[in-house]
Amino acid sequence: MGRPRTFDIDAAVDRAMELFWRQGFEATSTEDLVEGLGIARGSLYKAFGSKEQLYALALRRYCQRHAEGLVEVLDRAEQVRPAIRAVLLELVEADLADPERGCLLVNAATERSTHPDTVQQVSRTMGRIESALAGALERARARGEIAADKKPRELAQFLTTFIQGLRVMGKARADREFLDNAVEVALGALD
Amino acid sequence: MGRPRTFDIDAAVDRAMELFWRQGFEATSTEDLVEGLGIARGSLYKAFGSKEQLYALALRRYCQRHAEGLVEVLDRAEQVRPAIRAVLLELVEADLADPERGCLLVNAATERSTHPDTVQQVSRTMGRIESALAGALERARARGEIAADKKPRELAQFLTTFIQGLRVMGKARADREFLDNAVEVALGALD
DNA sequence: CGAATTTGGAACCGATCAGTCAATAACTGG
DNA sequence: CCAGTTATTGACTGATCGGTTCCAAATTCG
Repeated sequence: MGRPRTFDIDAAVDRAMELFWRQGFEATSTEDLVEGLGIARGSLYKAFGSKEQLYALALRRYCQRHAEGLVEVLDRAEQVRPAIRAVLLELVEADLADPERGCLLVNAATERSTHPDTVQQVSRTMGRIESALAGALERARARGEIAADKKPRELAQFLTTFIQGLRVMGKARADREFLDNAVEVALGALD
Repeated sequence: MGRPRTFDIDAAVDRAMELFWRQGFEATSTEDLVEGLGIARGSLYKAFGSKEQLYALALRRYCQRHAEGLVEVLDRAEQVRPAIRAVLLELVEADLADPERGCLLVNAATERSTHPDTVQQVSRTMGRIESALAGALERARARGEIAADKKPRELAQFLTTFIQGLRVMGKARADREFLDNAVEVALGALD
């Protein structure tokens, strides 16, 4: 009962994600959100409660989408090493194509390191990335794709860390050669 | 001639650096600066012009201090590999001791990726870090400390990237074990 | 001395901030 | 058709934003 919602709430969260991603939390005003989401100020607050809560929704969506994406790619791959290389090079491409945007997860970790909710969401997602990589590397080791004396979990922790570094260097406008070189050396650590 | 300045301008920049470091540019208000620097609003604007300009000064100081520090440590070291390990583990300690602060360079890169001046400063500093590492690794190779077929510049680009990742994971509240593992795997990439 | 210059402090500026609210519109069940 | 419920809208709020201006006091140099 009651008047039905006239805008797509999922699409609105997606647009909010895009805005926060590109501009950060502080630099995105509620006016930006009103304009970007295409809904009135009052509706925004009725639907999402506050800027903080909308940010939390947008961040959660980003984390789910990207962690899921990684798991999928790694699970689908018949060979793990090339799959990981492909993932890293894809990140390089994303950074080169749109260096201002970077990674919302990294942006959240740095801009909002004093906000427990954001930190927890970021931390949990890093854990998921680590697990996805560790799982894939475990399978790779079982199949002899990487050396038996390597510890998948440690390699995964290294890769998780390296990935965040890639995103930062992308924002610092490192060029393709720099990023590609870094990726190749990093992959060498798996041997 | 005229009344001499009664506050230490270098100390003021240091305090501004600390504030921007901990809170970021947007989240640090001019009121925070007035209070933190211990000088009046008018004096602040007379001495520094604007919040942006003060931020630029603070960032430049951070970059000089830390890039210099790295060059010094690497130059002083008789063995390069242990020196690099020491540098990385020191960063881990810093992250664990004060995870909210992180690295001003990383914070600047992510928060202010749309501001050309900041991006340029960050980019230049990344270049200095890369050069310092590449120089040290070149010497290490000449002395047989690392394999002759390794390319110092590529290793340096990898390490520069990895370092930024470490700082992000520190902000994401990764624990000592995680960070130490990542460092050890990264060092393995030098072999 | 007198001109020059910087100080702290407070008053003040227009702009923008995040968030609220009352009136209105659109829908459902009776 | 009507009562009840919910969504939409845009004007509105008080607070805060970065920055300016004015002042009397303090200090230096010529």
